[in-house]
Amino acid sequence: MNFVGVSGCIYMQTKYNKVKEAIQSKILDGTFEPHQKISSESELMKQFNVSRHTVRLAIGDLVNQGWLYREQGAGTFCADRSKEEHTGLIQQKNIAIITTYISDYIFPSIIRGAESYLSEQGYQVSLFSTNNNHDMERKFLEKILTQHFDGVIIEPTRSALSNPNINYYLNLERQNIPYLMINAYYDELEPFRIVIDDEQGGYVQTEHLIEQGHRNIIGFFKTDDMQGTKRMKGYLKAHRMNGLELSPNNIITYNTEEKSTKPVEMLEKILSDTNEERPTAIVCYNDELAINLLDVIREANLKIPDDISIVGFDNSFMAELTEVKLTTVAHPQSEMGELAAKVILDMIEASKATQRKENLEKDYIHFEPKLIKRHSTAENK
Amino acid sequence: MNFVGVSGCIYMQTKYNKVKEAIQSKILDGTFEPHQKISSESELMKQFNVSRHTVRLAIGDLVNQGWLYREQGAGTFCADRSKEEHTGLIQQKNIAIITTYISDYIFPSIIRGAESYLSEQGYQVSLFSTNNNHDMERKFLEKILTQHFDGVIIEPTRSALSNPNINYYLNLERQNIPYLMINAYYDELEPFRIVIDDEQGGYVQTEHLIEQGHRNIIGFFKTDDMQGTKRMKGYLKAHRMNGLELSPNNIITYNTEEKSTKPVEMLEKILSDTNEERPTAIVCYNDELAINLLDVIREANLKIPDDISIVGFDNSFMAELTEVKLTTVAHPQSEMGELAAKVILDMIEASKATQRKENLEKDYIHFEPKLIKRHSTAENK
DNA sequence: CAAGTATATTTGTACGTACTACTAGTATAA
DNA sequence: TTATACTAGTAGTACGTACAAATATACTTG
Repeated sequence: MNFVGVSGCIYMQTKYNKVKEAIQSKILDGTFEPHQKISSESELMKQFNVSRHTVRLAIGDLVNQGWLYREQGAGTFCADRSKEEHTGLIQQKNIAIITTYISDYIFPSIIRGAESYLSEQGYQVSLFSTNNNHDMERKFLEKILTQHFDGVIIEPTRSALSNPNINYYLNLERQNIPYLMINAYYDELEPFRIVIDDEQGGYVQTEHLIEQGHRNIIGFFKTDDMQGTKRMKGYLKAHRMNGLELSPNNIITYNTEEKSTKPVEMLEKILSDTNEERPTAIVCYNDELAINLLDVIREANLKIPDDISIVGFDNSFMAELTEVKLTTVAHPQSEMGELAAKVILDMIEASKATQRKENLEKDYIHFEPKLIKRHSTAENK
Repeated sequence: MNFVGVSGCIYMQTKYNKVKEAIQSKILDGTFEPHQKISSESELMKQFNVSRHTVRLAIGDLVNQGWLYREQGAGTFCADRSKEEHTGLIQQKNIAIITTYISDYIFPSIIRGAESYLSEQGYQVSLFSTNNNHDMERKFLEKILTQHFDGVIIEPTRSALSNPNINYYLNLERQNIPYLMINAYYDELEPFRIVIDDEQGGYVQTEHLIEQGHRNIIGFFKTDDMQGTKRMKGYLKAHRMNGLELSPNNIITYNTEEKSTKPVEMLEKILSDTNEERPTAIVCYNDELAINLLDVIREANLKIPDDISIVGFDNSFMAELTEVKLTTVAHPQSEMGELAAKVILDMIEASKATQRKENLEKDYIHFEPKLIKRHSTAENK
């Protein structure tokens, strides 16, 4: 029941398993390169504070699985797996899709776009969701590195924060496994990416409200991913370009953990505060948040859009479900998924042909954000 | 003294090597047959007059080379090498999930439930969506039969119609690949299944309205899948049990292709028809349809639930997005997905152990439908 | 400088002990 | 008859020791 390749086992409660996983991680993230000598048994004993027997158990397993080889008197060395085909069950045509979530919001649409195209092309699609958790992301990257995948489509986890798994991505490149990122990307990797111009998106949202005469506009932005920080940038830019002053109180940021509590509470506070002038418009990080805030506004007995205007982002199905259809910014969704699928297949072809994928003239595709006007925004009276 | 035999080593001066060769000889000459228990470690200690450590070294090697397998608490057994094509290979653990749709409605939740559990267990999840198309279903079944999958979770395509792919399912059984069906099933296969008691569900929907004094209740049912036909059955039963007459005009059936047009048109016609008495309540096949019909009712300037009550099915996220929160019937969604994942792993274990999966005492799991009262239904005045 | 030697380091084999986790069969109780 | 509890037996993990065999390096010597 234990292992699948690397770390597939959940409970690594045994000491030798911990040692084993630690060593294997170092192999996978590139700390140990092929033919490099790893720590000696006695060093490992000290490092992990275990007996030599335990260390030997761990190393023995890894040797048997082909990760290491030992030379008596010399040491233990990292094996060179790149040439061996022993993992290859000639299982061809596998694509992995890693997203933060699979069941929520616009992700199902993106995934469907990719899935339908890829399975048309005879590829098999494996899905992994990180729940916006870096540990999960690492686990899946390990899986992809150990098993055979032709390419990977990744939506980065917490893209605004520094990523602890950078080494795994570099290892993907070393193993010549093409990957591309959607929605956001880790800046330091400069990967091929398919994204929306989020800064422009935030600009468009805000500009639309300013055009309609709004001057007191609150912005809610999720700031642990790149989308949120860029959209906020656009929001600021729109104010600046129009020569509008902006109160710091009008920007509310939150992160994944707070998403269902903080924005709602903050808006309740703002709307109930009779001292301050009530804002006339709201820019939302996305439609999901906008829908949450709709309820708050309703409960404050304010009318949309007469009393207050609100703009979403992503044009998710939610935007049309509510009674007041939501003004929002278009997200290509399934179109983006399909494009990602096409591009990753191109990259696979290219990497087969030249062993290097440096023949893509640009390393990104930008979607231009477009405002979709519905009924949640109106002239400020 | 020395055998070239298998291990190729000429000088087997080490003790553990002697033990190893001795055991291996007994396997090769047939003394130990596949799945037969070999001597326990303590017996071997006595036989060869060596320590347990040495015995374990010998056995460990043989296990790694695929000659033996160990079961904690039971003993060490001779492996059956005849079936494994690749002796030393760690086979990946793959599960396929085939659903009609992946991005719509409640399917993402179901899939998430299964995906999160399976990847926790170190399985890799491959997704296939048929778009309710039998040809696609066949294509994916072919893929699963030709490549290596340990188990399959299937939501049947058009489960109310006779299925042209029955042979593929029978082939799964022949190849000893466990599968289970969710939401619905093909009756003729009598597969293991995890479903809602849809008939009871339709009954609960209708009964709730009858209790509130409604007598003129229209039912909309999608009749190309099993869920729809069963829910309709429950709707009829509720009328019969309450001694209510039922006009044939009050039942409206549709199929997948018509789902976004026919029900809407029919309801528009019914509501605009001034000759007939206007119905006071609607039973919907699912929430998706209910939401569609909400718009029709709004456009006819009727109030929910004052003028007309409406009941959905599935308790999807949609039910709480609209301004009038929808009364509906619970669907376990992610819970069902997780349960399906657990059961399929059990089935895989069982099929490995006994080569036949006939040890499941029942061949189905029923979820009891529960009504979730929100604000789209009210007393008939 | 080159060859040989001594030494330290590293992995390999082998022994021992102790306890844990699990299985299967048996005895017991309901 | 059917559960339940117990027990003996089995493999799993983990600590320890000792010495052997191979290797790498520093040192000595001709």
